[in-house]
Amino acid sequence: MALTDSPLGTDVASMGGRDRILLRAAQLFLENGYAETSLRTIADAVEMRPASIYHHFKSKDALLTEILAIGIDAVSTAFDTVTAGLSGDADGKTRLAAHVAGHLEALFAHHAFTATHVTIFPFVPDLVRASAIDDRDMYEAKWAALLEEIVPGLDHDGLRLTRLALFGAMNSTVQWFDPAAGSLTGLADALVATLWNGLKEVT
Amino acid sequence: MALTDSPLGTDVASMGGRDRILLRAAQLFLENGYAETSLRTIADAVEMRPASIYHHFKSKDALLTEILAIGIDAVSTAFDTVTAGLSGDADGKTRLAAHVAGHLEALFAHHAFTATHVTIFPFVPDLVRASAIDDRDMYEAKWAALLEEIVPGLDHDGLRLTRLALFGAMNSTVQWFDPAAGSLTGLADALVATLWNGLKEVT
DNA sequence: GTCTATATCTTGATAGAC
DNA sequence: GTCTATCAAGATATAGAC
Repeated sequence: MALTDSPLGTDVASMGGRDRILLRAAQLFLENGYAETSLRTIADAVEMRPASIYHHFKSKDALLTEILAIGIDAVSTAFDTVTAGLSGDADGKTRLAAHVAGHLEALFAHHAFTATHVTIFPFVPDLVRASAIDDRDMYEAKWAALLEEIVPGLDHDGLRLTRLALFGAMNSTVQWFDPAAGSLTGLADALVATLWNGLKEVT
Repeated sequence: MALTDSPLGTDVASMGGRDRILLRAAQLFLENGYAETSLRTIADAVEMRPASIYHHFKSKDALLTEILAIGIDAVSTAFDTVTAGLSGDADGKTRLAAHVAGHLEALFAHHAFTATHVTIFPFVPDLVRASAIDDRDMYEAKWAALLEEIVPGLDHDGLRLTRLALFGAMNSTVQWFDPAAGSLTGLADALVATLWNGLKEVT
C-alpha cells in the first residue's frame, strides 16, 4: 500500500483510474467533508461520469473505507520502521523524538489520506467507522506501550492522558502546518523539546 | 448568551422551543456531522415537524451559524473572566494554568456547542465558516498575546507552533475525556504540569 | 407557534449500450 | 472500462391552514 500524494511519489496526472479516484476523493473529503462531497463532485475531479466510479468501488462507503485504511496503514507502518531503526540502548527522549518525527513524516507524506482519517473519522457512517476501529486501536496500543516504557513515572490515567493529548497535538498539525513553508523535522524537534523539557526552560 | 448543556444549567426538558432546537441540533451535529444530520432528524429529536424549525431559524445554515457562535463565545468569555480574576503579579505558570483550566471548563460546560465548533468547523459551508472566522481569530489572538508574555524565550514560529499544538491537545479532549468519570481540574493540572515541566521530570 | 402538504433539487446507485 | 439514461429516496425549503 504505497499510495502517496507527496511530491516524491507518483504524481496525480500519471495515476491509474483507481488510485486517482482514491486520491482525489480523499482530498475532497478532507476539504469539504464526506457527506458534503457527492459522487458527482468526485467524478468531475477525475474527469469521469459518476457511474464509472462504481466499476472501481462498489459504493461510496467502500471508497471511504479504503481511504481510511490507507491513512492508518501509513502511520502504523512508519511506527514499525522507526522502531526497527532504533538501537537497543536508545534513551527515552531519543525514542520519543524518533517516533514523533516518524508520525509527522507519515502524516504529511500521505497527507490526503492521513488528514482525512484524522479529521472526518468521528463523522463517517457507523459501519465504515467500525471497519477501521481495529487498525486504529492497534496503532494506539503501539504508542501506549512506548510511553509506558519511556515515562515509567506516570500512572495509568496519566499515560492515557499524555498519549491522547500528544495525539491531539500531533494530528492537529495536518490542519495548520504547511511543509512547503517550514521544516517538518524542525516541527518535530520543537514539539519534542516542549514535551520533554517543558516550557519553563525557554521562559 | 448563557445557553448551556451542563447539569448545572437549565436542563433540556424545561427549555423553550428555540434553545431546545439549538441544543439538540448541536448534539446531533457533533455526533454525526452537519451534512449527515437532516432537518427531519433534528425535528424528530425536538418532537416537532421539520417545517416548524423554520419558524425559529431561517435556514439550516443559520442554525449552524448560531451554534458555532455560542461555542466560540463560551471559551472567549471564559478567557476574559480568568484574566480578570488573576492578580497582577501572578507568574507565568500560574497564568497558564488558570487559562488552560478556564478553556477546559468552558469546553465541557457548553460541550455540545464547543465540541461541535471544534470538530466540524473545517467542513461547514464556506459562508458559515466565514461568519465565524473573526470570532475565532479574536480568541486565538488572546492566547497568542498570553503566550508571548509568559514564554518570552520563544520566537514567532515557536510561539505559533506552541499555541496551535496546545489548542490541538486541549480541544481533542472533547473527544476522549469524560467529566463524569474523571476530574476536570485534574485533567487541567496534568496537562499544565507536562507542558510546563516536561515529561523528563516524571521519568 | 405548530401543523399538513408539497415543490424542487440533489443524492447514491443501477441497467445496459459500446 | 467508460459511457448515457434513469430511478427511487431523501434533502432543504415554502405555502398556507389552524
